[in-house]
Amino acid sequence: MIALDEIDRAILRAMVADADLSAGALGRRLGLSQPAAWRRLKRLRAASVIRAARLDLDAEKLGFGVTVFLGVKIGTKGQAALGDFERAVSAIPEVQTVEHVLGMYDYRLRVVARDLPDFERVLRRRIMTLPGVASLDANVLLSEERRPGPIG
Amino acid sequence: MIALDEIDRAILRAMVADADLSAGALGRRLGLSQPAAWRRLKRLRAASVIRAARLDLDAEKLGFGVTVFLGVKIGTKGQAALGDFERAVSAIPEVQTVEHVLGMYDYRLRVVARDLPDFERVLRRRIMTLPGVASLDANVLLSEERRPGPIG
DNA sequence: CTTGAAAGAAGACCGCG
DNA sequence: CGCGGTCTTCTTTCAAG
Repeated sequence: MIALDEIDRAILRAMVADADLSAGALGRRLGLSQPAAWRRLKRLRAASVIRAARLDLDAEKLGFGVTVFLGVKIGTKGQAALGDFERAVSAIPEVQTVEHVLGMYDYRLRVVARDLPDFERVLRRRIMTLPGVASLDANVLLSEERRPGPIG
Repeated sequence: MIALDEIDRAILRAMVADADLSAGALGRRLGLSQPAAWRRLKRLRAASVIRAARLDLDAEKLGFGVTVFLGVKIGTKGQAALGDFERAVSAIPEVQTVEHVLGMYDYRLRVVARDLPDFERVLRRRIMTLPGVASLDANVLLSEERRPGPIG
């Protein structure tokens, strides 16, 4: 755990809104010099409060027009079964996120495909052959809004 | 729609692996000059194939140790009901993503909270007061893996 | 592709509480 | 010592030749 003061939180708020902000511009906005702002950023990165900068690609423009969320229940819940499932699911390129979850499902997957026929192929040849899958629920993404989320 | 050649896809693959890659380093890796690589990046951004750079923060280090996925079913499904729900849900800071979805649920929400008591507060005072909610399913996040996803 | 000017990154060093 | 400020150097960006 690291101690974050109000300036750190202001930096995070500004950077979440615009990740390409330079250290100089950031400092100008907060009344800090460029090196001071840069040092704070470096410190936040070192403490991995800032994990990384990720590129947000438009899947549709890449030819992947279909996104489906799958809720997966695993049949035999041994430690080995979970490991087997995770290893196998990590080898499927169409799977964007694997969430290990507690509640109605055991795993939630975000899967992309070019279109519905392509999704059927992924489902039948990839997902349904995964080890230990007892049941599947599907939801097709219509639209999505991502919000900054709380900082402090 | 824009036409992407093999070089564009190589650029995207390299950039999703490391979003902080400079145009110069990118060009060196692919056998392009720095301005050539930079122009390609600019073109991909202008076509919004690359939407933006997003900062990946560690919610736990910010004091938000609990992430819950909610599956929401809306009772009265008129056009107005969906708009009302979306507007109201957008005002809750703890909601990180709102996915409008087709299938077993109508919406899927990603919600963060400091701990379980804090989550109960959000659930009772924010989520359960949303207009039109007929039923809720919850799944608590244990761990998560994000993968690059397919490019071409 | 090459050049070149402006901006940003990132280090060394000093001063303050 | 921790933190911010200035100065300095190297790299990167980005437009123009």
